[in-house]
Amino acid sequence: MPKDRNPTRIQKKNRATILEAALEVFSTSGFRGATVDQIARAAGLSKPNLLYYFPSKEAIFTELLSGLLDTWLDPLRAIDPQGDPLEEFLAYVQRKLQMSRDFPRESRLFANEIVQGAPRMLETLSKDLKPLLEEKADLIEGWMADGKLNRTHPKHLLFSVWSLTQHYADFDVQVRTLMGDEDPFDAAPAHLEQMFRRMLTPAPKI
Amino acid sequence: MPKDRNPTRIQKKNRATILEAALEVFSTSGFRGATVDQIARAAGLSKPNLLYYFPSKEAIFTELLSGLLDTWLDPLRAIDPQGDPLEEFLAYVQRKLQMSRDFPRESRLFANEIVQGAPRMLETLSKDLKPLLEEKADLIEGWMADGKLNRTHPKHLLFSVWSLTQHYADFDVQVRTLMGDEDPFDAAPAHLEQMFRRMLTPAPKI
DNA sequence: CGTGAGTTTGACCAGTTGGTCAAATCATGA
DNA sequence: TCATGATTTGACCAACTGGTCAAACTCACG
Repeated sequence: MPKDRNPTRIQKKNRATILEAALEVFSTSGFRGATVDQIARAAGLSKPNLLYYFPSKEAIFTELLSGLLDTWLDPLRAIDPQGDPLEEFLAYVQRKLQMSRDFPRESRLFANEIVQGAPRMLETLSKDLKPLLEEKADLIEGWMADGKLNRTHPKHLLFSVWSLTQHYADFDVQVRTLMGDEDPFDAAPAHLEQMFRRMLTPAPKI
Repeated sequence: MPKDRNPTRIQKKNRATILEAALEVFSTSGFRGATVDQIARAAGLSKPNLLYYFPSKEAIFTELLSGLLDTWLDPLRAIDPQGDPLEEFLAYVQRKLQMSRDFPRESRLFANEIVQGAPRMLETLSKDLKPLLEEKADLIEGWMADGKLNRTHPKHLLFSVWSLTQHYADFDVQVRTLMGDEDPFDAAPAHLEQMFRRMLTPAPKI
């Protein structure tokens, strides 16, 4: 068992390789569906060798989750309270959509976990995600109070962004099956832009 | 192995019990995560007894899927080409949202399957869902051409309905964790109504 | 009743899975 | 170079899993 301090070159490389392989396997099979052997094979290591770098399957999984959550929430954190409300929000939507396009495995990893009741993430949800959501919901609430955005339920609004964007990653097979040749990500940005612009433009009711 | 024809009273009862138990277990654990023993226990039967009614775990799963798909698609089928376009569509959104509230396990069953690449559903997707989607997309397209609905990408529009509504079932734990005491389904109907009404009202661009 | 079909079960099996361990091999810096 | 710690592996294990089977039990009906 390698120590956490002073990781060797080999340790750094192999731990990274393992996490990459684990992302691939866990995101398509879920925690229970994935086997240590699959991950080891995907990483090009033997099973005992893999378990030399991580104490257990569970440990790989939780390290993956916590390691990726920060990146995953970056787009939301990046909403600037000083910017123009509507444009800030629309830019957030596009960033989030990009995440679905560029990191679909990460999205499916979380989706798998949460659909199954988030047994290994519940704490993270209330400790990390909840405060962030509330901060941004308050910000949006303020913008609405100032008449800069159309009045809506801020939390439901943010859920809407998540569901609409992550759908393209989580339900990728379905979306692609139904769209045939057309790449879903061709029209998705404009579609979501239109949707949220109409929803949020503070205007005489249409 | 009971014959399909002339099922006895006991057969009818037990097959139904098993499917109910299987829905419970599969929807929270996915196919691979669920064990036959879990399902048997949830159904109050012994494992060999359960396997007397269904030849295999796989058989239970596929029977569940195909049995539920029809119900699942009912709200979409019910869109009436003769009705008022906007109101028809908004009613569809609400029906779909009700499904998420009333049948969250069914939603998660499909979600689990599709997130993991739909290995047992791909054929169903292209054979059953695709034609239905195209029929309804064409209908919506027509309504837009007639100026009854604001112009958008019909397929992406339908994906939006699915993702927004199913999110409340599939990500139930997350949504409830983040909303605390407030029941998500209190504000969701109005939120989605507002969202799609703004999106689809054919009006001078706002 | 009694009898034959329908139902239930304990015991069992082979394959898989997460994880261990001692021994072998490799890398590195004194 | 060589000693020492880091890395790798084949063999192994106990628990679990999907599924089988013969024997026992129960039910409906003549």
